[in-house]
Amino acid sequence: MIDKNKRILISSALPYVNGLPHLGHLIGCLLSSDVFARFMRLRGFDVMYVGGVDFHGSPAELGAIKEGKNVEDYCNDYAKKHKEIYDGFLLSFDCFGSTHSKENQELVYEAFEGLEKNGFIFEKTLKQVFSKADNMFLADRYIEGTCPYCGYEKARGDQCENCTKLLDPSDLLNPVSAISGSSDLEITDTKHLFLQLQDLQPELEKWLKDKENNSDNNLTWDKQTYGIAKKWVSEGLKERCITRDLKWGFVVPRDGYENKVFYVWFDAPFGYLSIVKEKNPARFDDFWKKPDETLYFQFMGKDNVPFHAVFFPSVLIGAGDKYKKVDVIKSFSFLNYEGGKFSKSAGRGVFAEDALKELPCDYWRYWLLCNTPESDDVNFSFAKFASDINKDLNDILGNFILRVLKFYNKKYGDVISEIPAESIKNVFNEYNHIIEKTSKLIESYTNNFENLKYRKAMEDLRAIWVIGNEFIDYAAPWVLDKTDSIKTQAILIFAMNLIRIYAVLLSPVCPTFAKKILDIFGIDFNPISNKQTIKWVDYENMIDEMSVISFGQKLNIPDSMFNKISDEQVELWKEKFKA
RNA sequence: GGGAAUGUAGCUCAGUUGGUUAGAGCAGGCCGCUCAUAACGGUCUGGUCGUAGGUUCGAGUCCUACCAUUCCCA
Repeated sequence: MIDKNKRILISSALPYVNGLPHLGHLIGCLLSSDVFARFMRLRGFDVMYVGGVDFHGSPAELGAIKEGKNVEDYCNDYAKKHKEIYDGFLLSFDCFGSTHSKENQELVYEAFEGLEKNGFIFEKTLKQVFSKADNMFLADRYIEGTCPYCGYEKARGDQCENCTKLLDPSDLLNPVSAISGSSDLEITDTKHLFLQLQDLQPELEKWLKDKENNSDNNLTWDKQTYGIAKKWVSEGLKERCITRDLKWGFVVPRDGYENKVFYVWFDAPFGYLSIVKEKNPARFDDFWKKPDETLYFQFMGKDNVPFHAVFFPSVLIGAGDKYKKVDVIKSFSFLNYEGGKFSKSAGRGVFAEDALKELPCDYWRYWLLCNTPESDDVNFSFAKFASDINKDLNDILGNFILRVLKFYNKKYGDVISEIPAESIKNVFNEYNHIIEKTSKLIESYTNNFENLKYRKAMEDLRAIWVIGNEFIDYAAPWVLDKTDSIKTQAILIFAMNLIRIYAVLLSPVCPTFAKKILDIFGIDFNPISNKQTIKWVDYENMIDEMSVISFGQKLNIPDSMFNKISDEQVELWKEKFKA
């Protein structure tokens, strides 16, 4: 169990500014982190959930040129789109920003100075291709030409896509700029700064050691994440370039580097710190400067692990080790789309903005959480999506809620009538096993959630819902009603208390669905606010938890809970999103 | 080419430190129920655990090689 006194810092990997997310990105860092943040808030933790957008790097600069825009405007426009999508998916960031801020620049400069002072920075001259027509140095992959091995004419300067051979730009025959098509290229010497990662390796290894098998099991990294980190270390860290010949970014504060900026991998992770510093400066020190009082969880796709597990911690250590380093990295595999990959350019796949046009976000949130790619890549298919939504949400949960409430309403009206307290107590005794079973599963659900085992947690949740149907089938109020109306009511009140608990348990995953259920009982819950009006279920005190809904309670019974997805709809979607 | 991860029922996945007849959900068969969006509950069927070797009294679980998929690096 996580120490109740710790503050909880959570960050979701910062997506690249001109890459709008698809369903895989959503589950791979955004949703998974949001759900965890919501869960921890409900349990009473002091949570700081950070998100944002990564502005720097050459794709943004080139994208802006292509659209004839100023780079900063271009980034801000995209950032706005990101934010709209995240709001649409109800991501509950406490702080949201970008890597392009004065706060971030300060932190990056401070780290750079620290690294330099501690002797981890050195200069090296490289040969790089300069394009006069574009007036910029070109990254290897922005140079195209004929592959000297296979003759493919569109080979890139780093690799030939046709024969997969690795290339150096100077290998290419007839090289041209991929940006302007200009062949007026020249190879020039250019100086760059490098980080001596190898010198930081001993300290990094010391830090990494307890991540494989922490005495506190909650803090042990999963196999894949630790494996990736270990692989880098066991191969031996190498020097890594931290500067680039670009205009867009933080200018390197050093004589002779006026035309160079820091490499995006170097400045982007400082965004996690700077976004808090910018948006909520009063809490910056609490979360970032008191490592023993805070637990820090990072969420990301598996491709992002080396930066978070190896490079960034090394940078922090080398710069003087002044800030909180990550405790748990939760990394995710990828979501595939109907057997292939998501592809924006080919229009294949459901992108976040499209998803929201088709269904409210909680349907997507639910499915993605149930099918989180935790150990291996996972395939999204509309057929599976529809089947999971229909079975779990409609048939198991939604149906349970409606059969209880509609039956009560039909027989006894829409306000819970008072019955002898004795009858309630009797039902508690008779169905104590239902309470105990539910309590055990909630404990398991809570632990799995805390350990970030999402698939297992969702299995628990589903199993908890099944108990409700099991109970009502066995108790059969529609039969009992003919002989014992008082007991029937007691049973239905018991079931309504289960429903309330189900809503609380569902709320981190599907906030609007939880609200819809809690609205039945007039319980105040705001899916958007980070201020909690409800609490997590105390599974050790089930009698109280099962006594919340009681006499005099007005019931606002909806006609339906969730919508089913028809086979026809599945076919339409497959067509529309090129499955 | 090197490394990391994954490969378990038709589908989606669990399988803790190696130990009795390999688990769950979905799909399919059957029984029960009729309060509920024909929704629920129970039950059954279904796997030579990627392939080939090896260690062991005993391996899905450890070792070796190979194959396939994914990611990272070169």
